[in-house]
Amino acid sequence: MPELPEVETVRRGLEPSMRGAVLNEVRLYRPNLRFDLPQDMVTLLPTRRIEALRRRGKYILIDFDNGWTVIVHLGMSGSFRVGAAGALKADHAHDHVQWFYTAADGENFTAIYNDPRRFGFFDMVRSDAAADYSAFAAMGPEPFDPAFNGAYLKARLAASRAPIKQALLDQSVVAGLGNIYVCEALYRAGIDPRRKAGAIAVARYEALAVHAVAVLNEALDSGGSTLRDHRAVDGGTGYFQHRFDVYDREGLFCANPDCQSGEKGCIKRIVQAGRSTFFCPVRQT
DNA sequence: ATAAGCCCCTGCTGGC
DNA sequence: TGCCAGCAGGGGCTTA
Repeated sequence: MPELPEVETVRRGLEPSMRGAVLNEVRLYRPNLRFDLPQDMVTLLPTRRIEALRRRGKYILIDFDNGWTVIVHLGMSGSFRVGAAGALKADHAHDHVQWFYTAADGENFTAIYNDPRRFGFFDMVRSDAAADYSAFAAMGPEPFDPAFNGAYLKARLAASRAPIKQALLDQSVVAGLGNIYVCEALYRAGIDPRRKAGAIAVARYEALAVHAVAVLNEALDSGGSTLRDHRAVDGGTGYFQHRFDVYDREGLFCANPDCQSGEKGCIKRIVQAGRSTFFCPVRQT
């Protein structure tokens, strides 16, 4: 599923019951997802208190009071369900990991991780070494960080001959963007996704940074985008998929006033680096 | 160093 | 109706 808005929606869903909670039990229903599940979750986490839930890029970090941090990546199809410990059961297909915990107010909860494609994973690191975790060591700035701006993008991509679409999917350039929001941000900024990253002017990068932040914020306000698998922890869907300008809209008309006539819609689908790109060749140059 | 291709896995959709 | 190719919010690994 999950790009920054979807991952942050999940993090925000977990936080109210988990923050300050004491973990009672961890159950693993299979040995591995994309990678082996850390068996240490079963032995090292029960009786420990959850101090914080953080997000970095598309990763969720859960900090425990004994100096361990659980790192979760949702892959393409990962989701959590949270509910009362007595009522919510791990009985769906693809329920792989279950936590039982007592919230700060004394109520007993369970959280179940479900992932049909099993591209997600769990890992455990010492909290004080989390920044050195392989996925984070070279990760680019968060989009909401002031360090993410046009000057940064221009400098970071000055030597890149890759198309801007592909460059923005690189998590070492900027954290948290994925296929949907890159397409949407490039549309809003009016930049052709095929354009070489190193040849784009700083002013256009300024616009791109502003529009990327805006589209992410709007998606966040909508609970993310649900195409198939993305769910909030209460099972609710996101709504931003109804507000896509170009993503998954091949053959339709974009909002550009100059694009409202003709036999066929202006929005094209092409493949870049094996992934679909949706864009309007009229609006995006 | 950078970039492209392949792969992991299940489920759904569209075309025949 | 049924079958199957193609495609899906990601990213790590290998190869050029």
